[in-house]
Amino acid sequence: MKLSESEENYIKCIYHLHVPGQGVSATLLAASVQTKAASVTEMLKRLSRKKLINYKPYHNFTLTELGNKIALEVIRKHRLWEYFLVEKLGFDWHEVHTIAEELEHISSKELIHRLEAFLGSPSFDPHGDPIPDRFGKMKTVRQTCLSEIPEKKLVTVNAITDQSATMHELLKHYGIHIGTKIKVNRHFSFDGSVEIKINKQPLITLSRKAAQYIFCTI
Amino acid sequence: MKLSESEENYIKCIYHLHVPGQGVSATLLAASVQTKAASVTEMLKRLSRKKLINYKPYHNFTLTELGNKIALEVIRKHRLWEYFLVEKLGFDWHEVHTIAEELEHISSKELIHRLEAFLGSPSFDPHGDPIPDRFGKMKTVRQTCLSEIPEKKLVTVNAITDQSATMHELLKHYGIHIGTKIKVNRHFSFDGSVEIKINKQPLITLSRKAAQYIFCTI
DNA sequence: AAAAAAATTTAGGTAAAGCTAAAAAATAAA
DNA sequence: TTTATTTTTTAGCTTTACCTAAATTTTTTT
Repeated sequence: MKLSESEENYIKCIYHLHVPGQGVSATLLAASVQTKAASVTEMLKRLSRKKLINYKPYHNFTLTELGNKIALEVIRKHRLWEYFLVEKLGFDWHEVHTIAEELEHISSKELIHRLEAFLGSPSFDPHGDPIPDRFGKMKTVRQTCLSEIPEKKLVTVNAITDQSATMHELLKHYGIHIGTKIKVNRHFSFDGSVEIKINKQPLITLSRKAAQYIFCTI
Repeated sequence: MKLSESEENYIKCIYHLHVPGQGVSATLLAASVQTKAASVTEMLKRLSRKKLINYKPYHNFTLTELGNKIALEVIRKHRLWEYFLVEKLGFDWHEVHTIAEELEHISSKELIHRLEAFLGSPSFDPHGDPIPDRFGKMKTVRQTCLSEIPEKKLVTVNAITDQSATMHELLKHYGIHIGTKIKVNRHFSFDGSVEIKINKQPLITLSRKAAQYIFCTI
């Protein structure tokens, strides 16, 4: 089935907004695709007609099996392109999202298949999000946010869930990126800050706010 | 100025169809963008309003300076992506055109700038067509088609102007591609066929039809 | 449980990009 | 130079994807 760019975007957003057991509300989706609720309603009817969502007027909705599959295909393309932009073209990871939003709609299956091979079939994108394989399967990594890692543990940064330029600035300053090995020295319960050590560098302290967005594997 | 994919396609086609002194006719353009003459008229009015073409109803039209600049930007993107698809992803050159038709509309300037650098700023795409640089400048190579190369001359294949799968099959069979060095041994005026030699391989004969599409530099 | 608030849908409208059929202008032929 | 043919434009319609404003339904509050 050939979908429009718009349809693909709605599907993708529904996937991201979905809360198990509750589905997705129209208002949330409207904000997410940057449009008005009335426009969402129209699109919902279309997506429903195409059997991509389960929809009953005035109620929350969910993706069908087919809708889910398509969402994963778009997300797969998005993340592979992000990986390409960072690893091959040298973009910073906070710059690539917007460009990947365009590239994710290029339709050729063969292209994405070859791109994946060219990149060495990565399992995670530069933000640490898992890249679905061609069957829609993703690696699930049990990752914990830095403020919840026990003291004295050595961990590896695996994902950073805030993509703002300001967060990027902070991480760059401390030399923290995907793959960085961090030893958690101490937690201060007063303000939730964490004292950490990277390699042989002097100890540094991260605020609770920053630590919350840094996910690691043990 | 942000143009739609459709507008960019029209501009690109006008560029390709343009004949110096005569401009472009609506019927030709309609065939080229795969639409009807009536739809072309509407688009011409829009492009004229945006100062991208010089248009007077019922007459042929031409690109303005600005229109020309935009055409070259689209062509630049198209050819750089084709180069990427062939050189990095390993596509055959006759498969890449359709995919590049989609990729050429990705808008990020930074992306295309980095892509160019990543590819090593190539001057010609896999079909041998010149790639405009970021100022719209293209290398002009005096190239001659194989059936017009004098006997005993050693030349280098520089462009192949037929992109069909059948032509591709033929060239693959003989091991002819961009960059191949060919020595023209003899022309047969009876049927226009050419006897050639590639490296130390045995002599082979190409039909006039094939030779016509193979362009070389001396 | 009725009233108020919030969420969702309907109704009616716009712009882009296409279509067919008919009218008008330009070009070619007699 | 008329007439015929071809080319181009206009008129009127369709679909996608948005919009605002008003009506409806659901949810929350009193």
